[in-house]
Amino acid sequence: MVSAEGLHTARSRGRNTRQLVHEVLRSRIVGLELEPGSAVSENDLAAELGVSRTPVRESLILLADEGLVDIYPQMGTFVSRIRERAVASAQFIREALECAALREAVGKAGARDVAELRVLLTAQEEADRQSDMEGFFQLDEEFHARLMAVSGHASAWPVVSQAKAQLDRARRLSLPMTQQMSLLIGQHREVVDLLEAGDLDRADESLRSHLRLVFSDVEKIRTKHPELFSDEDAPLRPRRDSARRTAARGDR
Amino acid sequence: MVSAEGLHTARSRGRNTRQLVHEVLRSRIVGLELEPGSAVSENDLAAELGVSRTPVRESLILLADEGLVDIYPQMGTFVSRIRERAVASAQFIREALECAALREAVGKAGARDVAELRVLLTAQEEADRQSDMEGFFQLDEEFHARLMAVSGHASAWPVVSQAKAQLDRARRLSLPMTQQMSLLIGQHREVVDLLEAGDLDRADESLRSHLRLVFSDVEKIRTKHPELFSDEDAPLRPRRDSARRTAARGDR
DNA sequence: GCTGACGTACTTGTATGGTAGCCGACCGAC
DNA sequence: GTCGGTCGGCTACCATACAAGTACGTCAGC
Repeated sequence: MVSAEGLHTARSRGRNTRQLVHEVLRSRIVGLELEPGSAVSENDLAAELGVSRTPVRESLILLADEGLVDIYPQMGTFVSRIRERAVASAQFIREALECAALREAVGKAGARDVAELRVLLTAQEEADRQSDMEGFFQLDEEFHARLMAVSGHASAWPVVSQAKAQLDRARRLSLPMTQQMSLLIGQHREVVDLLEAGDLDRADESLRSHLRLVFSDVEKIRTKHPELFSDEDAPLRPRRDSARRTAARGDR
Repeated sequence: MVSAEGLHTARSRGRNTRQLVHEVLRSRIVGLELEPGSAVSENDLAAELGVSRTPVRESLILLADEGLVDIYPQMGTFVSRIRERAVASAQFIREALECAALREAVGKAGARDVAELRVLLTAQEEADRQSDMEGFFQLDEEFHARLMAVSGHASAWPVVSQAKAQLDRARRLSLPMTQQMSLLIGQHREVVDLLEAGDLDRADESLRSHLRLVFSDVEKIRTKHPELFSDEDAPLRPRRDSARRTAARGDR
């Protein structure tokens, strides 16, 4: 969590306000701190973060491009609900790119690459032991990114990362079943083992089923949290929350 | 080509100024009307298009996210030069996604799908006969998009399209060898034939080699137009064109 | 001729003002 | 009670003003 005053103090080297705001908002949305369907007003955010509307607005435009918010002109901007279509699309993109990269990585991977991946695995096990979900999420992200880097296609990772964002919001709800973590780590280890062994087809199949497991979790979540999902492709009338001002606002 | 006054007159239904400007600029960049390396000033564009800096600026931010322009704070914004790394990455993404989609399309494709694809093929042949390069480019885009749609992953097309933009700028220079067009169309036809026949592996291989041919063209172009390329990953000091005000300098 | 300081004209970044348009509550007519 | 018009308040959109910073031409000093 980033406080308002912390925006410009920590790690702002070379990054302008727009990029900082973008990172903060993206983190809040993917971390479900901002729930799907909730309104994100330019004015409110600007006031909260202590900046003007301009960088906030520009950040929201980028987030809209990523499909994380929906902008309705003259109505408002809302954190996008999770859409069946978008999740399926994200899964397809992720699977295609990560598996294609893995197939190229087999044979290219050196001892150093494998060693670095194994370091991440032990770190994940440590996070599991401590039930550190947030840490595991970060290590999971790093593992998959590193895996792609081995193939030499690190620059394609942002595309995967963007697709993954759609999936991660739902995963964030599914992982509390902590037993899952060790299962996922085991699958990670299997992929690394097969990569090291040079078994192309089985490595591919292993990673694919790993990713599909994650995908199937999302579907389970839908029945438990239907309010976070949207059936429509273009959800109209996001319903403005008219009771907001009377209840929440105490200042001014 | 879109004139300044035409911005808001034609087909502006439901699209705001930012989106219109974005489309215009993207078209100009991919169409090489704006050459790689050339400066795109927010002020100049705003004046030319008859709008304020705000929508222009927001468009440029989106284009920077797509990798089509590089923004150097307090220095200027420049149409990005074609980068080896970016082209390779784009090729990888395109190949992985289109081939994965095709593999899923085999078996799903109905007679109607095949028929629609064949309509596009005949249209491409007509464009070839008339040496209508611009028309062929558009039909090529539509063909590949339709091909992905058959698999049910039409919503993943924008990702491919974005990657393709990096390749298309170079292709635009390579295609003048008109003989290539009929070759490409032949490869398109082969893909459709194999898709209809349900031959998964050969269809995949056919599409892959088609995409690789396009990719190899880009490399040839590099030797002919080195000024459009950049060796660096992060090209510093794009050199402001100080003679801009006096006159257009004579080209080589 | 060469070097280095300096001013000017440009750039993008940020802040703020004004506008059109939509929603939802309110209120009168029936 | 139900329907329809109206009006206030909110929204994102666009325009504009100001600030911070860079590049380059100029020119003094050597």
